[in-house]
Amino acid sequence: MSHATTYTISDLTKHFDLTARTIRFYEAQGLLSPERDNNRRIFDERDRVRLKLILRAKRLGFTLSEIKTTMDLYDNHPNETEQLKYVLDTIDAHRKTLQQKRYDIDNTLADMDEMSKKLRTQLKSLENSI
Amino acid sequence: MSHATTYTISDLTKHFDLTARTIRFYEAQGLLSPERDNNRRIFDERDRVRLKLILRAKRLGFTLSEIKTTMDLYDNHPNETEQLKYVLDTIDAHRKTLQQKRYDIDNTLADMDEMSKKLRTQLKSLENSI
DNA sequence: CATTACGTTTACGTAAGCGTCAACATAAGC
DNA sequence: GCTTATGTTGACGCTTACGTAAACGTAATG
Repeated sequence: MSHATTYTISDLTKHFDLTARTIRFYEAQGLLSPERDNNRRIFDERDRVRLKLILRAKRLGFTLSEIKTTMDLYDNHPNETEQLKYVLDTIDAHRKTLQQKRYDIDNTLADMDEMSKKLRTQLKSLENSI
Repeated sequence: MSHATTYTISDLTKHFDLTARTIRFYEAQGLLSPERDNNRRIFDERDRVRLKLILRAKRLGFTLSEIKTTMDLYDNHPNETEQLKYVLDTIDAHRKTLQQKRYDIDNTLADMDEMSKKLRTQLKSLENSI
């Protein structure tokens, strides 16, 4: 009954539009740990989800080693009070980083809107003066 | 009447908390172009604003060369229809990138909230079982 | 059975973004 | 006039995240 969907390396390269080199590199960095079928990598659903999270975190500007640290933290949520508090603090720090980024994005979008407006006005007056 | 505020390189390093090496590197990449007072760099308000924008864009994950391209584009807003349209398209592409990032941030924050909740629940049950 | 297709490891190369000397010039303060 | 602070231009070093090529194994396909 173990309805286990698996993926080859090329399945994943197609699905996420990246190269096999990249996936192997992520494994070498300890971010993925696929099974082997006689030397060939076999990825499962968990690997796919991790890869998705890796790519999202990368888009947000985190380095691979930061991503690894965070994932290890999330994976090994331990049962000791001190450790739990540490994880919660780490999450909170990340949250603040992300909120700063959202703030930066909003400001940049506002700048771009202003620029757009100006340019569109210019464009109109150019088109009217034909 | 030219009430021109100027800054030395160390003024800026203090204000933005970066090293002089970094500022010189940005100049070498064409991102800044301060005046000289007998070989010494003199920055004005425009330089300061540009530096602020550079740092913001960097926090958002843009490379220096992308930042340069964008700034050059914004600086030289030309008076020809085709060029104006090109700039508007570029801005629109950037806008989409930023919106994707905001989407990523929101998803990550949601994941972190979920994780936080779980951990806080665990923490409580640990503290109650003392 | 020869040819693709897909996979593997090893290893060197590269661009970005500075850090870190070195070796020197200039300016200000005592 | 000497010291201290601040500035300058090289030039080499380092890390991250892969690209790229070599040299090879295995599997499927006509």
